[in-house]
Amino acid sequence: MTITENTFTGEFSYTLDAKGRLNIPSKFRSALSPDNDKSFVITKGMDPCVVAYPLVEWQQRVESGLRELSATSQLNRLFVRSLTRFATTVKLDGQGRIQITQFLKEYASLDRDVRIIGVVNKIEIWNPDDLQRMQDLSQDDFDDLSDKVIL
Amino acid sequence: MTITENTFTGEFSYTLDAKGRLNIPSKFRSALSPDNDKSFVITKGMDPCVVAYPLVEWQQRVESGLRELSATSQLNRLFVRSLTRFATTVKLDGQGRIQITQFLKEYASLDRDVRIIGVVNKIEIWNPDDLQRMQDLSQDDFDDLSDKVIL
DNA sequence: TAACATTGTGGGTAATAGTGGGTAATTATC
DNA sequence: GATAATTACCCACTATTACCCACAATGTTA
Repeated sequence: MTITENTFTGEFSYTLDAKGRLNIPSKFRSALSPDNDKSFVITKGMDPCVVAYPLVEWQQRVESGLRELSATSQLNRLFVRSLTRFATTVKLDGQGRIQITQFLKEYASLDRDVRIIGVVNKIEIWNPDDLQRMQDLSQDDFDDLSDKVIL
Repeated sequence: MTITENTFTGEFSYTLDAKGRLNIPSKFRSALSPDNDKSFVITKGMDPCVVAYPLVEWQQRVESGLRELSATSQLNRLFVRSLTRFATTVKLDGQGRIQITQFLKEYASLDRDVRIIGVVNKIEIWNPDDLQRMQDLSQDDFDDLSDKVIL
């Protein structure tokens, strides 16, 4: 058990097997607090990757907000639909793996080799090539954001 | 078994058979809390789709809301009538399927192949082509709603 | 260093899910 | 009240999934 629960850091290489199963790094599994019932909600990320939220994180930050939106507004309906359509609750199997849905595999062009990275409160699952391409954030942008975030 | 009851997410492809029966995804069935007596209320959606509410969700949130609306204005009465006229309580059969009424099939132009999506507290049943045709949110609208809802 | 535990990966098998169809029961129609 | 149409219930088949066991590689402990 780690001190900081539901906080994920680090980058790991794993393989998506023939049955569509993906191992979650042991470090992430032990960081997942028990109230999550060993479950994540996986969905499409803003970037071309799969994002996995601890179940409770999703419920508290996303789902509860969506519940309050009135369905009489078409804009709201589109918004809710766009978030929930691609979200699936998945539970770790006995070996600590989750099942990636066909749609998300295609969306993030996940093949056999995948890169899993911890992004504080959530996990991202990438095709290694796409991740590489994405990492070329300019130094200026980086400095700019660093100023805002870190003291 | 998930710990989140009466919450539906994800998108699934199913077929409406010759008898008008439609399978409800196993994930949705197990998310349906027992007090619903394996029943949904299906009715016309605001969009060109069929909407299915868990029975108690319909009774507690929709029906009671409509009751308050119905008396005030003619517009409200029309609105209430349009929702309730076509509302039918349907119960899952032994294989977990529901029966779609002729009217709703025509309203949502449901043929053989249908797309079922979970929209938090209810389920939508779409003709795949219509669902595809639904326009996406603009990035601005999306960001706007994200700020309001999430966190 | 030997014994043991953990982790990532693969595969077999039993259970479940999705689909289709037959037949009895119910409802509607004349 | 008899017949036709519809619905509900049951059984069956196939593909997928969930669950279990296995094993090599690495890390840990005595």
